[in-house]
Parts: sequence; structure tokens; C-alpha cells
Amino acid sequence: MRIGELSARTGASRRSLRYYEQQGLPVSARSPRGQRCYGDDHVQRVALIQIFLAAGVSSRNLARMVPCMTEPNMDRARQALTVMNQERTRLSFTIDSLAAAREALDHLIDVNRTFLASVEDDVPSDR
Amino acid sequence: MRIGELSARTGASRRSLRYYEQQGLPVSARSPRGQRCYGDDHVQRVALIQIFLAAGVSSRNLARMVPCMTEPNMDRARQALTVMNQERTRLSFTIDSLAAAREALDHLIDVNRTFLASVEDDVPSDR
DNA sequence: CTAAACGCTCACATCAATGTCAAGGGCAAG
DNA sequence: CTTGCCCTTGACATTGATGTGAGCGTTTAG
Repeated sequence: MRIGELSARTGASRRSLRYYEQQGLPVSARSPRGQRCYGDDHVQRVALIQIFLAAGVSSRNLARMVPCMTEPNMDRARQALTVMNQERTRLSFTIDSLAAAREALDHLIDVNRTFLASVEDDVPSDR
Repeated sequence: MRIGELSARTGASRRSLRYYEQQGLPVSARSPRGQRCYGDDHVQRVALIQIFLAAGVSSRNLARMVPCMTEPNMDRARQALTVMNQERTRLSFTIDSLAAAREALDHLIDVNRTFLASVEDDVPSDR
């Protein structure tokens, strides 16, 4: 399939797909007269890329991980493993931070709700 | 205290503190001849801002939440509550996404590790 | 064959938070 | 008063993923 279809199937814009490729993500298989040509397997690979990009993995690091997903290779595998572990640590840290933020938010929401309730009850309580 | 000290206490750069204020975050209390002047309570408020900014809350939305933390007010409280709930939803969604990404990553790590182990065992198994 | 629809590259724009630099004002100690 | 440090505003730079548009080739349907 060509880029338009892959874009439709993955939800990634054509622009993004070209960008991924430009960043070294092996999402391409250039063909006939310069047009990008993809197979069904690329759909899943792009999905994975989207997941990790959304998770804050830089395309730079992703480029060191993705090749490994497709074509195992001793040298790269070791490097990839290192990056993956780093990213895992970063991810865990981020998740914890977000959870903490959510707790703080819950507290604020609670305070706010209580405040609003007290104000609204003021009139009734005046009866 | 002035901006330098607040910066030192919170870890936020002077630039950031001015930026927060510019974005409508009530992190200021302009004084004598134009210099920003803060109280101890500002330290905690900035800390909260940092937490939420790091959690991906836009300064725009933060501006609708923060005033409420400091000075309860019916009108703003309702608006803030709406924003807070939206942000909470977004946060939860993000956390789930990151957790999913981490699982995907764990899988990749496992595959990679297995691959490496198999390759390394190849020589010993050849004996 | 022609037009529509799609693809290619290049380049500039965007957003958000922050860095950085410039030109100047405020204030304390010598 | 001067030196030094902190402050002010304003403007331009950066980073990363993506949008957008121009100018030009390709493929496909009529």
C-alpha cells in the first residue's frame, strides 16, 4: 500500500509517516518511482511507534529500539536493551509523577467541591 | 522575598516564574518600585504549579485552577471544578496510556533478552 | 489523452516552556 | 558616588512533532 492508505489505517498523518522515516524509524520500503510502499506489517509497526511517541519516547531513542523489533541483531540488540531499560525507568518515573499529580488534583477537587457545597447550603441553612 | 530567592527555593528559574505570572498564574504580588515580592506561601503554590505543569496541564488551564486554590470564589470555583475534572480525566487517560506503553516495552525487553540469551547460549550449546 | 487524486521534496509555521541576551533601573556597602 | 548584585521588560532562540503550502512528478479512472 502507499502512504495514504497507511495513514488512513493508522491515523498517523502522511506528514508524520514521512517524518518518522526521516528520523530513522524504518517505516518505509521505497519502491518503483520513488513512492513509499508498505506492507500490512507496517500498520502494526506504526501503531507501536505511535504508542511510544505518545509515551514521550523520543524518536531518537525509538530509532534505536524499533530496528530491533523487526530484525534481531546482536550488536543493536544490546544497545536497544540499554535504551529500553532507560526508557522503562523514565516511564515508571513519569507514571508515578502523574499519579502524584492526580492525587493532588483529587485533593483540590475535594476542597473545591466542599467549598461549593458549603456555599450552596448556606441559603438553605438560613431558613 | 524577591524573585531570586523564590527561584532558589522552588527550583523554578526566574524566567519561568515571570512566565507563570505572564500566563495569568497568580504567582506575584508586585511591590515598591516594580519588583516582584513574594511570601512564604508562594513557595508552596509554585510547587503545585510545577507539579501540574510537569503533568501536562497547560498553563492556560492551570490559570483557571490556581486562583481557586488561593481565594475561593463561587463563580470561578465552578469553572475551576469543570477544568479540574477534565484534567483529571485527561490525566487518568495519560496514565493508562503510559502503563500500556510500559507493558509493550516490557514485552519488547523480554523478547530482546530472550533473543540475546539464545544467541549467547548458541556457542555453549555447540560444545 | 486528460483530469483528478495521490505522492515527492523542501521549507517555513506552530505550540509551550524555557534559555539567553540586551539595555536599563533599584538598592546596599564601601 | 560608585561598584556590584539583583531586578525589570522585551525580543529572539530552542526543541519535537506536526501542519501547511508550493512546485512538480505519478498513477488511475473516464
